Amino acid sequence: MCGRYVLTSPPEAVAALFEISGDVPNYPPRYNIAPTQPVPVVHCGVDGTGPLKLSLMRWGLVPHWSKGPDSRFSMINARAETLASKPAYRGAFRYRRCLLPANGFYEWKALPKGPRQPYFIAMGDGGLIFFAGLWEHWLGPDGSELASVTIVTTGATGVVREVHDRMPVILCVDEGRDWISGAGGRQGLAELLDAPAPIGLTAVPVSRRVNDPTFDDPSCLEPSEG
DNA sequence: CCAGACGTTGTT
DNA sequence: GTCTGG
DNA sequence: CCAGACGTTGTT
DNA sequence: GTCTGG
Repeated sequence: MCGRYVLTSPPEAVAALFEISGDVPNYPPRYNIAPTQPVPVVHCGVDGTGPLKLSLMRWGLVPHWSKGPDSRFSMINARAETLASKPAYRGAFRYRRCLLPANGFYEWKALPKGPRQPYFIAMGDGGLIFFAGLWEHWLGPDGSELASVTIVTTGATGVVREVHDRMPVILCVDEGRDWISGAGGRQGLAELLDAPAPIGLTAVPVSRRVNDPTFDDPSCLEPSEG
């Protein structure tokens, strides 16, 4: 699964990769992004058309039919295997696919005994990766608005498998464009959800400081004994 | 038909 | 809104 | 994901 | 144990 991640590349770097021209949100380097927080998302319009944008959205998808924006119905992950059949995701899967830029993510490995050991999983060169996501636009009765997002997960492969059995669907820039546009049709989307994780992912055990979401600094990446 | 859920993960 | 369960 | 709360009333 | 907040 994916319940914490890292984004240290600046917004301008993400915008350049997707040739996004308009305003971009200004966020600092993040070492411990947690659910409920605003996160940068690459997306187009609510109806699936229009130019690409980079916007902040709340991590934890609030369905448009939800009575309130509280976290009771706030999904941080969506299973790739069942996206199309789940009522809560059907509309978003059809019209509101998106990408969450990241430089890596954390998974916790269950040990024979004792607390779970966090691992940092990233490209060896620290480069940007993109999680497949879905987003929603929620309108409150009082006119309040909220854009929210969920990360699509799949079965873990490669080095991640040693740590955990689920992981985010990771796309490169070109795959990401196709995911958002739906260029390949239903079949194309299914293939993207099944795409192998990129070559070059590494998994390193890190400090348990990351456990506390109020620690959001490079110390979260300090290697530890596995 | 209406009522009630609508989600994932890990752990026991 | 849409699906499932009764 | 993990951490931390988990409650009400009346009074200041 | 289970829910909420980050």
